[in-house]
Amino acid sequence: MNDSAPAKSNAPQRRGRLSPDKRKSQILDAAQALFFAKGWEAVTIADVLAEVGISKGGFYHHFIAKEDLLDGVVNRFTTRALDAADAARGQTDGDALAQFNEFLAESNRWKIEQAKQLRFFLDAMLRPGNELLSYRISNTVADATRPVLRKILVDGVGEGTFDIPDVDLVSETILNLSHGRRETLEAVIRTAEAGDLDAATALLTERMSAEGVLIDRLLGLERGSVALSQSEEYRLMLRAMTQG
Amino acid sequence: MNDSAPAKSNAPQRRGRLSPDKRKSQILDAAQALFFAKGWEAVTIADVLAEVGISKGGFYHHFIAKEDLLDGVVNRFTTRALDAADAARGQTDGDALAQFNEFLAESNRWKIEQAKQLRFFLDAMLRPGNELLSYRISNTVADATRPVLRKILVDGVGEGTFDIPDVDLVSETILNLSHGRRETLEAVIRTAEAGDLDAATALLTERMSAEGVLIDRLLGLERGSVALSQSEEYRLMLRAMTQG
DNA sequence: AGATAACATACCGGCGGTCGGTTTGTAACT
DNA sequence: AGTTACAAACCGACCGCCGGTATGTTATCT
Repeated sequence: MNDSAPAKSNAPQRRGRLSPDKRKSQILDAAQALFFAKGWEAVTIADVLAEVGISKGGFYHHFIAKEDLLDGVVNRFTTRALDAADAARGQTDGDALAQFNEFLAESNRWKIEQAKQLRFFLDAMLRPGNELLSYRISNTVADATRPVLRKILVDGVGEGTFDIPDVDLVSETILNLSHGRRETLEAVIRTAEAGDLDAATALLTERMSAEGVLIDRLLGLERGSVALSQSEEYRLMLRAMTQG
Repeated sequence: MNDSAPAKSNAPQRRGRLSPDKRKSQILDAAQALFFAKGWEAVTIADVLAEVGISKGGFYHHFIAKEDLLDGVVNRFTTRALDAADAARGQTDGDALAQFNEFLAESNRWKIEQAKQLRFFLDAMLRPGNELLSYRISNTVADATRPVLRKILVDGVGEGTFDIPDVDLVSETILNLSHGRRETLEAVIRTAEAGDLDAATALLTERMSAEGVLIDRLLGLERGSVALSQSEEYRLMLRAMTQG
């Protein structure tokens, strides 16, 4: 009956069925790659569908909107940073300064491990039209890091190690340093990719040393207390970033 | 010939013709109001057209894309801040600290004048879905202010008034303080609107005092050198904001 | 008068999102 | 084991609308 309708005809193309977790992360993988390559606004759902080899219905079964993709990508990436921060939180031996320096070292270690991925991220964040992605990532990372940093500062004030006028304002300020760091990193990466690893290392070390001195003041410490001018670490990080 | 086509028929509705400047600012007025009310992404070109009472062709005669509206609104608003900053730059009498304090005072004076408009801006910037607008405004204002601030700091170092490890990093850090200030302002405005002007003033003064102390350290000054805890000024500003 | 700026209107391609239906895994029941 | 029942995974056609364009029309200026 009612075969006047354009024949239901061919069966839908089967492309395999996966568990929700697998599919979701598969979709996020594709979305992440596309966002980094083309920018958030320029990527369409159709692009993602084509990349994954899935249909629109399938996609919207797992995500309720395009925005979900952004959240998904951002959260998945920053969750690892959160874990690293939590790991650092565990080590409570030493005074607050030691803890703080350990915190910074852990942060750097994480960056070295993630160097290649981080490089893509930086590229993506500096790409015009990707301001929203950049904004979200910064905020998410800062939100994840803030409590850890804050606790260290509070401990330090309690010990008498630090002399801080306003703990919240100072943590915020330290976190905000990452904003400007991006510009430096851009130049550093370009230099490193041009082959001049020494110059790149010097540039990055200079920036981080300046941050260190600034933080020294914020925490009421003597100049040089905060260990943020680890040339060798940066060299390793840059080598890892530019290789591959 | 070729009158098989559906008769050109009725003449276009004339709705008045304006000079480009008038129309542009008229369109920007409408766009600004809509952006603040609904958020950048939620506002369509059609919304703006309806508000102004103009056609699509008219709109695209003055703006090449929707993005242009964002830039237009942001630039028009921040230009005034730039002008105020330039005015402050003109007064070169007194040492760098005096100049710096004058710079801050000028900034506050501008805020008082623009208080009502600023209030809408803050509302808009805190509105979810308006991250892009917020991001752009912050950047534009910072870009406009940076050179002025930087010059004062350089002068201060030259005079020996300031002791600054890295002028660029310190200016950046001072500029970055505005990010966190938004959250405070949100709370302050709510308190003020609840009728408790005293509490609101106290809250704002506390934040600004903390910023002042922090800047003292950044500039290598004695605590209290930077005049950022002007309760009376803040009270005036808040009164202006909540009135009307 | 004619050139040009300031519009208007119809239209387009494509996007995010929806919907009704179909397939497939799974587990309970016989 | 075989059958059945149900929900989850998935498909693809479709929709409304949005940003943007093409082309025609009127006002203004020289």
